[in-house]
Amino acid sequence: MDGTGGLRERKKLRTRKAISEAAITLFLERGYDAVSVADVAAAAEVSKRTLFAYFPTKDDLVLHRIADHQTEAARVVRGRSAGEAPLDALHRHLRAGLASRDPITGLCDHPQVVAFYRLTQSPAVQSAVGRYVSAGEAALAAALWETTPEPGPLAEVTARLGAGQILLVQRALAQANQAHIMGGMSADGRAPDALAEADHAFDLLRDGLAPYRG
Amino acid sequence: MDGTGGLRERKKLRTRKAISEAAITLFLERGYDAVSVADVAAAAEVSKRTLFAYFPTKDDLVLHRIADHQTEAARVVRGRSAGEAPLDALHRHLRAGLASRDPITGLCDHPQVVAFYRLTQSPAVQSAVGRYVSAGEAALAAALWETTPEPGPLAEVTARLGAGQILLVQRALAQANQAHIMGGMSADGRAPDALAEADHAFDLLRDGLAPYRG
DNA sequence: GAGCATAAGTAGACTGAGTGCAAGAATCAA
DNA sequence: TTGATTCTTGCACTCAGTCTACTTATGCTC
Repeated sequence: MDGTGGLRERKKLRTRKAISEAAITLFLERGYDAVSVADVAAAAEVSKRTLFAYFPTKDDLVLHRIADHQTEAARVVRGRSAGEAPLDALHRHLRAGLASRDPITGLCDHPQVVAFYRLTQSPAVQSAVGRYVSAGEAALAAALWETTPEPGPLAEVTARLGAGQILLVQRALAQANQAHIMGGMSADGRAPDALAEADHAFDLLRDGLAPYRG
Repeated sequence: MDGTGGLRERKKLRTRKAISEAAITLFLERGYDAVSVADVAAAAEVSKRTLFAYFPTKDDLVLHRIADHQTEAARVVRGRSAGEAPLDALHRHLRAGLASRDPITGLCDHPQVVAFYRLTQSPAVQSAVGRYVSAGEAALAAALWETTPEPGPLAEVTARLGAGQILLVQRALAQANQAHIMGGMSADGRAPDALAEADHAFDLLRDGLAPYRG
């Protein structure tokens, strides 16, 4: 059974998809703040109450689309080839994402993706990103923790700090790319700088904030 | 004139203080979520509309109390003695804060402060912290930018990444201290670990994430 | 100190997110 | 078919935050 089980399951899937698509369509059309959840519910032909049974908050109507990426870094660390350092695996993964213009890297200029970038700039959505971030941090911290060679008393702190720093860097790089793309630059035009910044950022993670070290 | 100008000014100050104190009192008494802004307004003997003229959101009733710390890191960097590296100045400042049990470090066990720590754990407040954080990041990034010796094309990215990492670390350390204090540990009991973790964290900032570097 | 511009405060209705409840409709297992 | 379970709905409710129009207090000027 791959989940294509009963009719009930299929209906739920369909309802969820209908709500999600109605939401994105309306948000892209009119802007996040100009659309109420009642509008979304109406467009999806569902009651407001049902909408909230599928998505806990209005923000989630947008954010569930990138929810998969929450644990991506943790998966990369766990799935790295033997002998590869966590930072190298993440660096390689990011370079691959940039090369393939993965939307999550901020380096994708497909109109629909750019419109979605614009959506996520809304303050209301941004503040909800925090929740997703901290869940992702915990996951990556756990993955890093497993890799620790010598579990001294500071290993746990190291894992949590490292996870935070790594995800912070990834977010900052993506943010910068998004800003340039939204400013009208093409992905190909932005790519060289994006790559240079990514490499530089991982140098900083590996070797520390040399410029401020004195 | 140091601001003690007209009657109007003084009244505004008094009103602001009355609202703030009513809010904190009620929040500590019953918990953030169990108190409505209408309750706060009533306790401060002010209309709800007036309350929102002084504090833009409910979160701000809590967060304005730590708003001064927003630009603290930037000030430390700018005010450091000549020849001192930014990271060293921040490290020294943090150690001083820990030694003096500055509440912002999370290493303060005065009952009122602990109660305030507990307040800020509320998800609603936490998500609002994000706004404060990004303002602080921008300020620190600007301060770091000024110190950059050689302004290459990557200097700006470096400043923003560095600012993010530094503040992330400070938040994470404070969070850990708060958690232990709220768990019943005394500040003195926690202090040695807090100091060790702070030193370790700055080592990571200076020299990179050695354990994950391979 | 009278008069007027301006700023502060108020009441109350309104929008929009999110919840609680109780009843109705569909699905599933037997 | 029946009965239990689960999904959905409508409606009323709370609470944050805004809008409007009105009243009151302050400060400035003559």
